Amino acid sequence: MDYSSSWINTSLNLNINPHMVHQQLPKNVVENNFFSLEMKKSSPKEESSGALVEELKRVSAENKKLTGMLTEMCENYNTLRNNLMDYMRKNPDKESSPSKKRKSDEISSSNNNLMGGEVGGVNGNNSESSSSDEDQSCKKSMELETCIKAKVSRVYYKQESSDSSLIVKDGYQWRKYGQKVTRDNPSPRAYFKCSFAPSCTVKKKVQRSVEDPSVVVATYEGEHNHPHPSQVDSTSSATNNRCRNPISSAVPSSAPSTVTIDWTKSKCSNESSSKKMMINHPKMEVPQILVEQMATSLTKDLNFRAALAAAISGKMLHQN
DNA sequence: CGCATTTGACCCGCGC
DNA sequence: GCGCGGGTCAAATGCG
Repeated sequence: MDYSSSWINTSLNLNINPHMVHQQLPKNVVENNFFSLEMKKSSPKEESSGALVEELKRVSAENKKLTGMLTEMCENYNTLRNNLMDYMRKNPDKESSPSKKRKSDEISSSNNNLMGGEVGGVNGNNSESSSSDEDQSCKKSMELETCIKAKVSRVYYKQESSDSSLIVKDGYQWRKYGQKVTRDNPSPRAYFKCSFAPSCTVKKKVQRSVEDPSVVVATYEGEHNHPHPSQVDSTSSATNNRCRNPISSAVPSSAPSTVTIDWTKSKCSNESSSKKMMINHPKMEVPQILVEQMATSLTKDLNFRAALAAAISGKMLHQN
């Protein structure tokens, strides 16, 4: 996921409480409002079944709306990105000598606005200090770069300690190109490159946490210059993804108010989304017990909750 | 047979 | 200048 794309959350008209089902609840307590669904299912059946179905329909509609908004955000991001590329093409940076491979890589990645710096380093500092004699256009492009650059982010995945693999299924296609044992961590660090698009230079480092071996730390460098594979081929990616639980994520300090929408969250709720599709089916005749199971599955899905909470907080931030 | 992964070698930056 | 350590390359290997 392009983390920066979540900034472009323009107008998410989430109608969290369109019906009168939960009107007794304060309007600002959206999470409680939403999660009261779980409480609902314990109410008398004759009363709650219809409300539950309505509620599920509403939740499904909201989820669809969220999905649409995410897609729109990604499209906006790609449009912005293309604009930036055009701009930078019209104001090309000075060509550097390709004598040293890694240096040229760094420079090109900086120009391409795809790569972040080294882990822990806030890139852009070097360019700022060295760009004092550059012309105005270069400065402008640099500023634009620093505005949208996705730098480095870390995602922590909870993983079975017995699972020794360093494979984190986040929806993207990665090709492993190296593995190293680092000094500060006995567990090996795996290096991955994004293989979905040839031009995508996003890299990922995966290593188990020293403190908690059941936690896998994935460090992403750069920004994908292509849409999420699930948007290109949602059916195949849905079957390919193992469900891992990202327990927290950190975004660069340069983007403190970013709402990180992790695609793994949506991927992990495949099961519940398929159920929602069933509910939305026009010829729906779902047994009561199944409805309740669906409701439970939906509301107990932490990933779904997290994604929804992220969208809501994004909306709130936008309103503020 | 083609593709992905593994793994040892090499490169390069950085600290001393 | 040298050694260390992280990162990358590319041949070998495995797998479907």
